[in-house]
Amino acid sequence: MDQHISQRNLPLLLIKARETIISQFRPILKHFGLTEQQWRVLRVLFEEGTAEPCYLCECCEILSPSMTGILKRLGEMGLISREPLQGDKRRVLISLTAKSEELSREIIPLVQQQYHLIEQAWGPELIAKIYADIESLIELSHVQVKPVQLPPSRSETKKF
Amino acid sequence: MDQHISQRNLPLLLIKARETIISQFRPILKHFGLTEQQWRVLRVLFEEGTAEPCYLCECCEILSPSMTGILKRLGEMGLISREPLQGDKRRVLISLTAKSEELSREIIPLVQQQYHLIEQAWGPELIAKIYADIESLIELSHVQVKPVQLPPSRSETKKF
DNA sequence: ATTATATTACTAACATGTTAGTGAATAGCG
DNA sequence: CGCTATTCACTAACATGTTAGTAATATAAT
Repeated sequence: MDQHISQRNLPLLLIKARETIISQFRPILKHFGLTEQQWRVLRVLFEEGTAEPCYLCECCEILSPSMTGILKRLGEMGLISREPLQGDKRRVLISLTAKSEELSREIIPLVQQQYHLIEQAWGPELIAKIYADIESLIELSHVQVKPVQLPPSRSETKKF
Repeated sequence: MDQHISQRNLPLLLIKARETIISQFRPILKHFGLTEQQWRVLRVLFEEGTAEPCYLCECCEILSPSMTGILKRLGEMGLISREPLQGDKRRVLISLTAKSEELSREIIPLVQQQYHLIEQAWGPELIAKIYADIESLIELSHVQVKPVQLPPSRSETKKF
């Protein structure tokens, strides 16, 4: 069942781990007609009250061009509102609407319950360990890693 | 720097962890003009020699419709070849070409070296722990989790 | 004040993710 | 043998990821 490939492939392993977890929550989001990314944005807005797009990008690990489309769609769904920020005409403030605030209040407890059900089934220890490890890893990412020496590119090689 | 949002968001945390790791390898793949997903496929083919699309999907955690496009592009780049499987006219066998086999032999050692550099910078212990924990998690995914009880959908509600 | 630089949200172009559904082929069963 | 359910690769439609680049504005340094 589990294809025991590639000696070491941490990024792939992390994708699989994520899929394992997120698949437990997908039915909830689907029930409310939201994508994962849309819910990530709404959740941050619910907690922060208001936020600028670039802040949402950092929090949600979504790149700016993707965020543009996500906010556009959320706007069309009536789930966010935007107001220009006085003092800096480049920037915008995003906030929830009454509709999406109510929606969030409905979804959040369901998500929390699903977390409990996961811990009931798989035990809270492993989940806690993974939390701790991953957070340590993300901390460490501030420490520079030396990049491997790359060979000359083929096009350059051809010149000689 | 690290926006301390959302009490618990394991899927998001796993995305960030993955981004932390993969960003160390992106320069290598970019150097050779490959995307992450293309390289995942090539790597499995290098190790297995030959594989069917559905097997590649499982190994690489890529859905079938995405795989269709990835294989199409890899084919156009001259990096894979396909031959029909006798005995079952639905299925196809994918394999590397001479070009992509040479390419893989060039990339693999660079990836290994980059892993060593990561462990030099961040210490091998945390990486090892994450490996072990994530693998345990993926094992556990065979254990069913009770899905949370969802409320009746709004459209149904409106009928009454 | 003026220039150079940086930042913000955005567009464009392409690759991939996601869900639903299709047609061809096969396997399982009566 | 014939019927049914399943499997496989694929298409379609839309959302998001990814990289490069843009226009407008703001900031810093001259």
